[in-house]
Amino acid sequence: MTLLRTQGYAATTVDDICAAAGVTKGAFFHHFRSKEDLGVAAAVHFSTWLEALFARSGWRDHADPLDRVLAYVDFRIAIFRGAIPHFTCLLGMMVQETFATHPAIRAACQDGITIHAAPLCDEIAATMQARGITGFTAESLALHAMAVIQGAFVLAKADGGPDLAVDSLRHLRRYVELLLTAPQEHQGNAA
Amino acid sequence: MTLLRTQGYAATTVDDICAAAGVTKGAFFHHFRSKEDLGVAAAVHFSTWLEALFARSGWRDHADPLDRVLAYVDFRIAIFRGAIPHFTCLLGMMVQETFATHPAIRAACQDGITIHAAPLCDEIAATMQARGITGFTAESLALHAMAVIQGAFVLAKADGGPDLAVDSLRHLRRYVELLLTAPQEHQGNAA
DNA sequence: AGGTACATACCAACCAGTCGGTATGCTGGC
DNA sequence: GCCAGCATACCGACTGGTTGGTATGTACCT
Repeated sequence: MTLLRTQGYAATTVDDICAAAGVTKGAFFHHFRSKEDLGVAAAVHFSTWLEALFARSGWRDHADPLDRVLAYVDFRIAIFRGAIPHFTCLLGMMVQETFATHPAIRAACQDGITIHAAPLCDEIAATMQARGITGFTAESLALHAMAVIQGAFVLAKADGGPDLAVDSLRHLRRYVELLLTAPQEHQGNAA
Repeated sequence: MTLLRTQGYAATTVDDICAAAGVTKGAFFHHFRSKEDLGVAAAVHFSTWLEALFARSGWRDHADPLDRVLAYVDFRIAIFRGAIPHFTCLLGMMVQETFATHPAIRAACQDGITIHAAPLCDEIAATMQARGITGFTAESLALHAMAVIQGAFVLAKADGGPDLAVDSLRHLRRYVELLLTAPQEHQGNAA
């Protein structure tokens, strides 16, 4: 996972993976039909690892659904620490490389992102219903959060550090707060 | 450029590029010292191409600086048409693959993004000054816009189409409008 | 004459994937 | 308790094709 997040899918060779994992090529191809098969498995594995990480964080342990949404963003911000390959997203990285050439990997990455966004979407929907907020869908806001997060990773990689990315997530936090606490007049057309 | 945006840097071979360009390998290595050199040149070329595209769009042809900022976002939204490799960003894609392994390409991508954000940053600053808005920096908002745009490209690639990406940009538009037309009480701590 | 702009032929390293072989463990018959 | 029969897990040398890059030659312009 670290190897793929550092070099990307295409630049990571099967030999690299075997050396890092301390296994032989025979063992690799015994467990994976092809390199693409490993890509799919890596996406699935990353997805489940991510869910476990967020479950442990306890971002949903708040009475008010709005607090849960904000806690999600806060936890996201808190994660931006250490080396870049350690906090960036394998799904967003791999899907950029493979969307046109490896449909199976693309689909696995899409699934991972969708699954990850689902609970956030639920909390946003709960907040909207509790406060009678309309004008946009909970799903579009949850996916917008995913976009900001993925974009923040790109900025961090371009800049060589997490500072710009964190600033961007703070803007996301402010937007969510504005939207979900705003009086009704703020709503535009649906997004 | 299309080749790199479709397959990525690592998966695109020099032979691929030569075939697409209709030149021989000798000609290629006459003009570029290495493949990495081409990567840098591609980033620079994309950057200048992008500036020309936005200059032509006339997004700055508005009296009010806020209208200019919104026109920028609107033009961004309008661009999401056609095949994915045609509207996505080479800089964001390449920097993800090369940030750890090809410092020269990473730097070229960073430059391109910074240069592109500069005029938007100026217009945001002008809006903030004209309306006395404080509480965040123009630079952080401009870079947040870059993050949303890059993230939108990731979503488009994962989803196989531009719809989610456009929704996300509409959220960005709403945020910019909220921030830059809001009464002063909305400001939090600096981002 | 000499430099620029190519073309052609070529190379060593590397790539994903294969293949014959081995070590180990499980299952059922006796 | 023991062994045959078989499946799973794994090894590592090998292969055919590909890779970025080079060496050498040549057409053309000044």
